[in-house]
Amino acid sequence: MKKTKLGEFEELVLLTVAALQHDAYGVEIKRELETRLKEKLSVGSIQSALKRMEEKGFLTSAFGEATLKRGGKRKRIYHTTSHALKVLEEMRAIRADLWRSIPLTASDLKMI
Amino acid sequence: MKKTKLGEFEELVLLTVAALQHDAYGVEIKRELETRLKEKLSVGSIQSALKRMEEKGFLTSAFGEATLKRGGKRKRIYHTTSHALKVLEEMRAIRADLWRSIPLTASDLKMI
DNA sequence: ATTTTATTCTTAATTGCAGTAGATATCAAT
DNA sequence: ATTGATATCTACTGCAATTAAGAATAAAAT
Repeated sequence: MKKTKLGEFEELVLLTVAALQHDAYGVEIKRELETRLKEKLSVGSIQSALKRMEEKGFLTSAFGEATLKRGGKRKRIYHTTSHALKVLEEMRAIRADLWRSIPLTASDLKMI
Repeated sequence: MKKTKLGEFEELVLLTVAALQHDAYGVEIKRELETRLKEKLSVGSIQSALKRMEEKGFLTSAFGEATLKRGGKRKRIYHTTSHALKVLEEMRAIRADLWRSIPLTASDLKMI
């Protein structure tokens, strides 16, 4: 693999940040990903993935504006770097190529 | 992310096994994946991923027939289980949905 | 028959991602 | 002041990912 490597979970978090755009902060990313994966996630796992990816240059972050909402610490809003989008696209292409080269049988298709 | 328990690298190896069909043994998987990823891999990383995935029920294995080639140990041929194909398809669907929900701008597209 | 070369798998040890548990911070409502 | 809701941060543990060296098998060369 690569030096600038992305883990499986990190990739999902990164894609979610890209999808959420300006609303990409820890707790909201957690909600969105829980909906999509249909399973419970811990906030900590998201936060540590975000932190790792910021250190590796996949994300930048800045504190969000104060909201009219009830309370809580200031939101840390994340944003994908162009490098992140490149890497995501590379991985998508590699997987797409692999899928295209898999000769699926009729019985395989039934199982899926 | 507890349910699937399939790592980033494991998924790539698993897809390669599915693509190679009856030729899916360690060294050949290494060659194929090196070509696709355009980077060098160690044999050990492939072998340990294969072993882990067999223990987890994603793969089965059996020794291959003798060949006309020069020498070497007996090949251990791997085969994906139906469970593996299901999990792979689930992951593909989740990523595809995420990609669909990413609003790419013109400048994003240029960078990719 | 012994050595060399080619091919493949195995094991041991290290690094770093994934996930848990709990602490910390902020503000509204009671 | 206490409770409840919203949010981040940190320290820790398990296991996936990777490296590096070694062991096993067998054809080909000598």
